[in-house]
Amino acid sequence: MNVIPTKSKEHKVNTITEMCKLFQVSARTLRFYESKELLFPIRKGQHRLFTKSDRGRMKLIMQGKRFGFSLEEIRQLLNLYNFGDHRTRQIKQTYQLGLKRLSSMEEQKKELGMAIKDLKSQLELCKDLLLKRGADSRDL
Amino acid sequence: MNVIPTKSKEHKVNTITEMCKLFQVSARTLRFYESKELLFPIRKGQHRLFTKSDRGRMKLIMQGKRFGFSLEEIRQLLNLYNFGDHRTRQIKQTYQLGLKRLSSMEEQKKELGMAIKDLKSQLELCKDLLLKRGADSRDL
DNA sequence: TATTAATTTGACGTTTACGTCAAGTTTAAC
DNA sequence: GTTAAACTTGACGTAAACGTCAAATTAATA
Repeated sequence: MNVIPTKSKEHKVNTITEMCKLFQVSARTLRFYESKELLFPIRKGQHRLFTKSDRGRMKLIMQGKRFGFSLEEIRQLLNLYNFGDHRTRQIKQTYQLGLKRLSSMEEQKKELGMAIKDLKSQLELCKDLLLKRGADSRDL
Repeated sequence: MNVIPTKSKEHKVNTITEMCKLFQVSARTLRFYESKELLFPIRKGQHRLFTKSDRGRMKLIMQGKRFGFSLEEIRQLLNLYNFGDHRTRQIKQTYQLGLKRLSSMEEQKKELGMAIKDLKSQLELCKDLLLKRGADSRDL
């Protein structure tokens, strides 16, 4: 048995095609993200190897995109998850940015809640009209 | 006094610059949205006049954009708010699309909640580090 | 009525976020 | 050792969502 807990999952690296399958994106996308400094795969010769850090970053990237943030906005926040190796001043800035992002996301969630309510009531109106027009309720 | 309640707000029309101020967008944007059939301003001669319907649509457009939907996705849903003048078959389709959109928005809200939780805890870690490094807690 | 301000229609430019080849290199399999 | 599969770096293309500029028209105001 190993004295040092290896945590194979932690240290596992993925080839680019593995990453593609993992996150349902193209290789072009991953290379593009690297060129934009959102990912930092290590190199084995010429080839890329994606580490746990890259996997974590990709998760956040996908999440950010889902919520409508631009890649540049996402990039700035990613440092929040690797702050160990930065200077204090840098971390402070990232922290401040994180706070802003947090409140923006909380605001967005509130707005989303209201939009959902609106949409629901609108759908009700729509349904009523359809039923009045003789639609079969099983269709709706 | 008017026998027919005029509801001046309802029937008020806006020039393009008024709309720009109202929604903080450029005239180009409004014309672009018209060309994409998201807005249908009436014409007084050559000039555009935006009605209550356009104001309502713009509100939904801005909302949709905030949540990361494309203009085309938004356009399809906008019919949900003017369904009176469409054929039953059309309305049914829009209704179905609305249901899908609703569940997608609810899903997004859930994810947003989780992302907020993650971000919060990450910010805590970051804050701890900053304090350990001797940052003044009043800065954070 | 003259002129100024607001608006119009093109037409081309720009940014973001990738897609799509082409041509060369590396690694794995036989 | 060679061949096929995977991967690489350019370079150019594209769709969405506007921005920008020019030239013409229309409306408002003095």
